[in-house]
Amino acid sequence: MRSLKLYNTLSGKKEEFKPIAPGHVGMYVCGPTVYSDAHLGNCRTYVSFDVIHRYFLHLGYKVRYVRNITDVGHLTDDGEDRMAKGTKIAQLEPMEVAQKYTVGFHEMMRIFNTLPPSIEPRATGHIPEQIEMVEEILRQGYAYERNGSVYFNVPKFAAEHPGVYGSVSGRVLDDLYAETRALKNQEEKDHPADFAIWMKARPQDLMVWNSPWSVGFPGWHLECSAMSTKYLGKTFDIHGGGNDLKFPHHENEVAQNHGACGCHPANYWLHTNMLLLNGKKMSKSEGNTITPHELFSGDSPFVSKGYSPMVVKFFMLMAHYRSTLDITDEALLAAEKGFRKLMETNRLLQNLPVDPNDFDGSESDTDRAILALIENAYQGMDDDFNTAVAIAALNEMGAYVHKLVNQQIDAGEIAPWVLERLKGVFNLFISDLFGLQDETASGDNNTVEGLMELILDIRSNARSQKDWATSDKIRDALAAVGISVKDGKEGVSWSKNG
RNA sequence: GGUAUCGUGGCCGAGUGGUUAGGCACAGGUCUGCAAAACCUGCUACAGCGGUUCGAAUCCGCUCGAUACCUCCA
Repeated sequence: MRSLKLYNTLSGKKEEFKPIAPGHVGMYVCGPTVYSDAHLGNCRTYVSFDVIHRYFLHLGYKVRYVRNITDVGHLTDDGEDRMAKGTKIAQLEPMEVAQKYTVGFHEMMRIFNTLPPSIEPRATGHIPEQIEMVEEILRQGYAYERNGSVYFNVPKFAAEHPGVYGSVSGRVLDDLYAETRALKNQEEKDHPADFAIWMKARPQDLMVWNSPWSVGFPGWHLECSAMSTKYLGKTFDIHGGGNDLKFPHHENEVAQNHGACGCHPANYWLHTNMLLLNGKKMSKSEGNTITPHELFSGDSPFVSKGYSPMVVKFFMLMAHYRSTLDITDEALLAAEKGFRKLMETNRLLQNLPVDPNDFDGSESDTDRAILALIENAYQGMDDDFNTAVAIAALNEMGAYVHKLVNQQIDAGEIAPWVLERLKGVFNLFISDLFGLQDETASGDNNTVEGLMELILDIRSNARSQKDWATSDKIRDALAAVGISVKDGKEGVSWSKNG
């Protein structure tokens, strides 16, 4: 098994990955809150962890990938028309909202061609586990009850576990203590840094459960602690999520796990960076936002045209997951061209015949160069899942593919096994690791292939008679429907432009 | 205000104490009936100022700038 390095937020360094159980990976990623449409930032995070998931699978690990659905605690009754409608059926059920956006989220994950997680637990399906955890934290003495709500006692916990609180976010406790911002619902808490692990419901709260303390709902951070423990154990390998969850979510999660079982929940914490739009974080209130669908359709002032999901995904993979990534029209345009070219290269490569008789039997510079590039691609992935480096290596391999196709390199110069390996590696990275799909491939291949063969045959006859008028007419007409014809040395080829 | 991360060429974006990232764009060339595609060559870098070092874009300090977080946002 290859040695893999990943950047651990806890240490602030790249560390070699050592699984708790040999051959197994337990990974928990904070999933979306399903009270509105998935936005692009979510997509980037889950695309990043999908590649991580896929790379572990490729390395031969058995992976249990848990990604939750947060479907509790966000919907309140605004007291207006919903109440006025009176009947139960006319009111919007919280679960109805959660269901709608859960379906939408799954659809988006499908569009981006990500593999489903092994387990996708819902917060509402794990209320008993969360209540048990609150009880355990109370029993350990790290929480207190106030008027039906239960709060985690941060100062006490921090004093008894030096170096734990703040280990994820890098936050200094003194700064938290000095926090002066006016916050709502502070009066019940002993300390501003304390946070709720059980909230007593207010009249307008719609999703509520019975508990030993009150009718209420669990604190936001608790679900992840409870569900990761349930499905991955008290300590597991990897915990992931967006950068913006470091504090307070992950910090408090760690505190809860410690508070309940005295141990750190995960050995490695991975955080993906933010997606920016024209240099700024996307924000609905400031109008600086674009939805995935707007991006796909081009129906947005921020883009000149639509970009397909695979182009968007490729664009994401061109950057490292820990870097901020700025969406601009120009950058997307560049990604689109690069993506199309890589897909075309792969198509040419997979159609290249491997003929052992061509081989001159000696290892050539070409062989060595290709093998080195393959190693570069792997090393990129081994180095904290650096997809940008891997894509760069693929692009360089692509130059050799074209040279072979153009016969600028003699077929005898490349060993059959190297060519086979190149084919395999291209497919592996593009399909299996990155989950990129060639969108120009028609689902109705037989018909289209047959028609194209006929048309190009007629054109080729015309060309052999130097009937350029007919030849160009065919080429122009095909171009008009988005098919480009390329006259190469090895005959004619064609491709569809997205 | 506090904390963290970052500042790479026309654009996007890797990386790193001494060796080509890559993509897009641009210019020239090869190929082609003409194109397109492809291939070759070229092109503009490491925010600023100091310091460490034989050597720094890479380490350290300061300045400036950007982004994010600071109680339910991936």
